[in-house]
Parts: sequence; structure tokens; C-alpha cells
Amino acid sequence: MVTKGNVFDPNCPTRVILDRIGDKWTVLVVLLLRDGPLRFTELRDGIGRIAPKVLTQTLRRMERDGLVSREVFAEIPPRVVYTLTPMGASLIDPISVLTTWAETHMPAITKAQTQYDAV
Amino acid sequence: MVTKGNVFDPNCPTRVILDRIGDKWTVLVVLLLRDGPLRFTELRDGIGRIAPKVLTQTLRRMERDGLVSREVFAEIPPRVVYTLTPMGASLIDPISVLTTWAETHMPAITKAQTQYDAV
DNA sequence: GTAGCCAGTTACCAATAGATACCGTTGGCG
DNA sequence: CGCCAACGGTATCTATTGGTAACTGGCTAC
Repeated sequence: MVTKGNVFDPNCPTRVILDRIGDKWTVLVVLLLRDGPLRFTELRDGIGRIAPKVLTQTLRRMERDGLVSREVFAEIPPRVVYTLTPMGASLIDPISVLTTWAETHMPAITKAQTQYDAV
Repeated sequence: MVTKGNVFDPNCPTRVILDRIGDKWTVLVVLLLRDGPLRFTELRDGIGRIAPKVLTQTLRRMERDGLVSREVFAEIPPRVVYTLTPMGASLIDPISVLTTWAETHMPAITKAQTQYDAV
């Protein structure tokens, strides 16, 4: 009763998820928030090189999907804190599996690329 | 001692992998090839709605990364067969983890989206 | 003869990602 | 008083990418 295998149906909702995970920024945000809530600028600086517009888009999408929660404090200067929801936190494991795979196979991939390009 | 955590370095090779996984077509190709080699049109028809150009791009990239191998038979009509390499096959597990997560949490995500949009 | 299969390629276009500059509010500083 | 910085973004513009539609060449089946 699992999977039902209709990943291949373009309307399959699984596609939506894969698109989210696939978004490189989403993964980084999840990993950054793993150790606790962060503010907008902390996320921006933690990610390194991301346009604020893109970070905003990413966070809004994640908020809409119920992966992060957004708390606004009406202070001056303003303060906005992003936190992983339980569902967002449940993504950490799948993502870890992926990053582990990536780190394990990175050398092989680089080698394959070099060989391919040499031809 | 795992991960070294430099996923946040834009030059980190892990990013490259995540970009590949993130590519929605790559995941589908891996899942389709799980049960054995397929030809170009079989992949195209299996995926459903994909432009041949895009499928070609995807397959070339995967070949370059060493995830699939491409075998050309000099026949008429031409025959090209794509097969998962061992490294490509090793991606099945991480991908399964993801799709399982996706299927498990899909209802919650849909609900979160509906709530968000209602506001 | 013409229509179609196979594995793509080419030309083109729309949507998106991203870089850069800017916004209002307030507090601190000279 | 004038000036700048901090914060969490928006506004605007451009580059890249994803995607569609049409075409190729050699053959075969109708």
C-alpha cells in the first residue's frame, strides 16, 4: 500500500516535494535551522551567497509548506525569527541520507566527470 | 567527524549533488531504470510529459556524472540503451527515503498550504 | 508515395534565478 | 540638527534556464 508508484504521473504530489527538496536553498535552510531558530540575516550570512529576494522566496515557500514558522517581533529594529516546525525537523534525516551519499560518492562523480570531459 | 559541515561553502561539491537530486527528471530516470535498462523512447513515454531535448540533457548530465551508461547499437533503426551504473543504483536508497517521506507528509503539506492560502 | 519510427538536434520563447539598489523606522553619534 | 547604521525585507533589471515546436536522416510498412 505504499508508494503506489505514481511518481510518474505529472500530477503526483510527490513531484511537489521533490521540487522542494531539490531546491538547493531549502536544504541549506533546514540544515542551518537544525540547531535552533535563526533570524533573517543570520540565515543569509550562514548560507553565504544568496540574494535576499531569493531567501525571502525560499522562506515563504517553506512557511507555506509548513516546514518553518515565522515569528515577527514588533520591535525597533524589527526582529523576525525562523524556526523549524516538527515536520521541517523530520526532513533532517532524509536530507542527511542524501548529504552522506553525496559526500561518499563525490570523488567518484568528480572522476567520472573528468573522464567524460577528456573524451 | 561526518559531514565536515561545509555544505555552506558555495564551492562545496555537495551542492553539485543536491542540484542533481533536485533535478526532478534525474530522480524519475533513476526510478525508471531501477528495474532494468531502457531505451530513449521508453524513458520518454515512462516519464510522461518531457521534451526530448530535456531528456537528452538530463541523460547526458547523468552519464557525465557516472550515474548511467549509454550504449549505442549501430542498427537501423538506431537503438540506444540506458543503464544504471552501480553508482546510479546506489542512489535508489536515498531517493526512496525521500519519496517515502514525501508520501508520508504529503497530506500535512497540502493542509498547511491550504491553511496558509486561506489567511 | 507518403506516413511514421528512432534518437535526437535546432531555433526560439517564457519563466525563473539572481545581482544590485533601495525602503522606512529608529537609535546613536558628532 | 544632520548623518549613518541595523533590520527585514521590496523593486527593478538582467542572465540563465526550462520548455515548446518543428526539423533531421535513414529506413520500413501501408
